Amino acid sequence: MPSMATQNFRTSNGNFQNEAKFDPTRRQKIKEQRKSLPIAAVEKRLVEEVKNNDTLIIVGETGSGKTTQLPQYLYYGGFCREGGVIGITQPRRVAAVSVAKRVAEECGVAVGQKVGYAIRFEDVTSSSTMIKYMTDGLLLREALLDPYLSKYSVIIVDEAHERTVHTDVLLGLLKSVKEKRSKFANKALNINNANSLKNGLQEVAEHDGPGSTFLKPCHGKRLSPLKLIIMSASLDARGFSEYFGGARAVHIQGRQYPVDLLYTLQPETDYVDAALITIFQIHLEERDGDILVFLTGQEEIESVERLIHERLRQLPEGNRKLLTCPIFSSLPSEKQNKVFRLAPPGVRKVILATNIAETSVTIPGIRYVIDPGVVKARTYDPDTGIESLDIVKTSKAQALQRSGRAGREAPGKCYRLYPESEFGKFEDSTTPEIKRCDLSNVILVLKALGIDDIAGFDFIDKPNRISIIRSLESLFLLGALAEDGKLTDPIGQQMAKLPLEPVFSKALILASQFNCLEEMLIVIAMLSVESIFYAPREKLEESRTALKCFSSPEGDHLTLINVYRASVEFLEKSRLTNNNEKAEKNLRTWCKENFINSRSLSHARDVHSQIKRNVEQMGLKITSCGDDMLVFRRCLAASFFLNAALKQPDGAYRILSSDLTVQIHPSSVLFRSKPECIIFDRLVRTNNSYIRNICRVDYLWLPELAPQCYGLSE
DNA sequence: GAGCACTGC
Repeated sequence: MPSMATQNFRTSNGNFQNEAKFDPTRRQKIKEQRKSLPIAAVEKRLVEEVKNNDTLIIVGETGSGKTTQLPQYLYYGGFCREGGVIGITQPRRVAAVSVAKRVAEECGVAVGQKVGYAIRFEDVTSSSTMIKYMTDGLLLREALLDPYLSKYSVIIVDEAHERTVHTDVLLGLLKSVKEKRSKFANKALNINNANSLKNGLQEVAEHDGPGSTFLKPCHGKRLSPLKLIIMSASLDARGFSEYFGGARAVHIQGRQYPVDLLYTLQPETDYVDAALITIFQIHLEERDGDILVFLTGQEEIESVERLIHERLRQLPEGNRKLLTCPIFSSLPSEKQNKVFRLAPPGVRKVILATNIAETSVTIPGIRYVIDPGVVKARTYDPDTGIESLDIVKTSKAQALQRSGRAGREAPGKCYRLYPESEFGKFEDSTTPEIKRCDLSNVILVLKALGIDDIAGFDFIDKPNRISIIRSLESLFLLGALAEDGKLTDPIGQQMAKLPLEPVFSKALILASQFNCLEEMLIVIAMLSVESIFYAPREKLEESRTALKCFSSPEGDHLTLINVYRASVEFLEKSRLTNNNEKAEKNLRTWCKENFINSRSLSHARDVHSQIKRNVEQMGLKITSCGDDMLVFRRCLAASFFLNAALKQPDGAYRILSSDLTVQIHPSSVLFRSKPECIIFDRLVRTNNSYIRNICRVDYLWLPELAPQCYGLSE
């Protein structure tokens, strides 16, 4: 899929003249570093293993160098000789980008040449790219356009142990693609006539019978067998090996400094208090080195921060050199960056983090880790479809990951705030995400790939049956699936093409008929990103006043449109007198003044331009309803009818489709006015069942606009 | 009158 960022890259970096410049000493240093990696000792053997096995499981410990080195070994081992690309998937964008940059440097080329990366909004590859890092979700999207993934000779699925939904779906898909491609290659070998090559593929498809012919023929393309490598950090390679028919598994040693594990003698009743005591014990008794504390959420982090400051005031002057650095995902980036800055000499940093510090960010200088053994996790009840956030025990794998954070630069210590016997009771690893999320999107993608029997699909872990049925039902009600379970044309096909939740995609398609697609593009972009508003506790009143300037009595959707439009207007005005960079900087200041998270807003602008391009390619008409917000609200009702709710006498709301009783979240602009009938975006259970992003609608619209759900039966 | 861990297209 072409993206805006590709163009940016090519225009700014047109002739690849920014080739990495090396001084000889740096080149020498990189060479030595590469040689000293544990994986370097087994380079030849690994290349042989890949040659001899079509599927290989590699268990590589932290610091083994597998992610950066293996693709290079395979490149020099001849796996790109026939023009095939080596693709490496990562669960996270940052990892794909940073690893690609590192490997390009090691190869002495600019990123985008021989070594490149592709993530959503950013494609830094070219026709000469042979080693391509990407997110697993992006490769899934590529499969929709090229079901055989024919440009790849090798695909490496990295961090497979994390078992994200994308990884799991990809594994199932790759297993099937690999089988088809080797069958095709075998057939092709037996056919001397080049003209028959095309037919060879058809035969494979026919031979497999209708149930498994999900791969559409790709005419005229040469297909070679696909080499598949699954890389995992987990101790348990058996699951992957069994799934791939007893595939060979090899182990590569890591390089980590030793980490001392310390357990409490008794279970702690209050882990926050225990963490505080441990922080001060380390601070006063242990040699220098920063402390990383894993906590469950923003509120907990902020309260621990306050408590540390209180206790510090009681210490003698000389012992107060402790600097707190909070980090969690919704914290604005400029505040996040504080954890990466070096503390003044003699000052110890204590980093208070959510599990963002487990994998997503690596903080230098950590020597002590405090792990209370709990995490806030999303759970999903397939019977009700309710998502909730609960504090649960970590898994063994997670505890291991956390303690490893202490031994990256030097020997370290990890304080586990629970007894050793408790560790034995933890689950080995976290439940795969596919077993605890809504499946609508997964089903839509699989259907678009031609896989109709979802329950029969060869998942490494089968999702819950009720969950599948639930999602099939909602896709049917949205008009994406016909009664026979097949994707509808054009609605289902179009929905599958959009990188959005199915309901959002449906809203865009309907909006083009309601003549309010311009407004809907904005709303869907704003609903697709993390919270737009940022209200720090100490400035709660100010932030409320700021929000009032944008708020609409009709609800949160129209409020979001107001914010988006105000920001665009501000940016355009600023561009008249400033260059682009300065204008963007001014916008960030504007965001701060208005208590808007500028990272979320800029993300929303990216989503907006991507989905705008998508709907244009589909030939949908982008028109505006102007000031006629009635049309727009009717369109919302027609799309979000499954999330319609009626006010109850006590001020609570009853969801019509499920009979659940819920509350309007206090952050909604409709929290006070409480209209009779509303639609909402999402329902999350915390202390209460709260609905968020709410819009006022008319009760009578429902049977009119969603008869499939609210029609009167005769 | 309440707080939302983290990813991804």
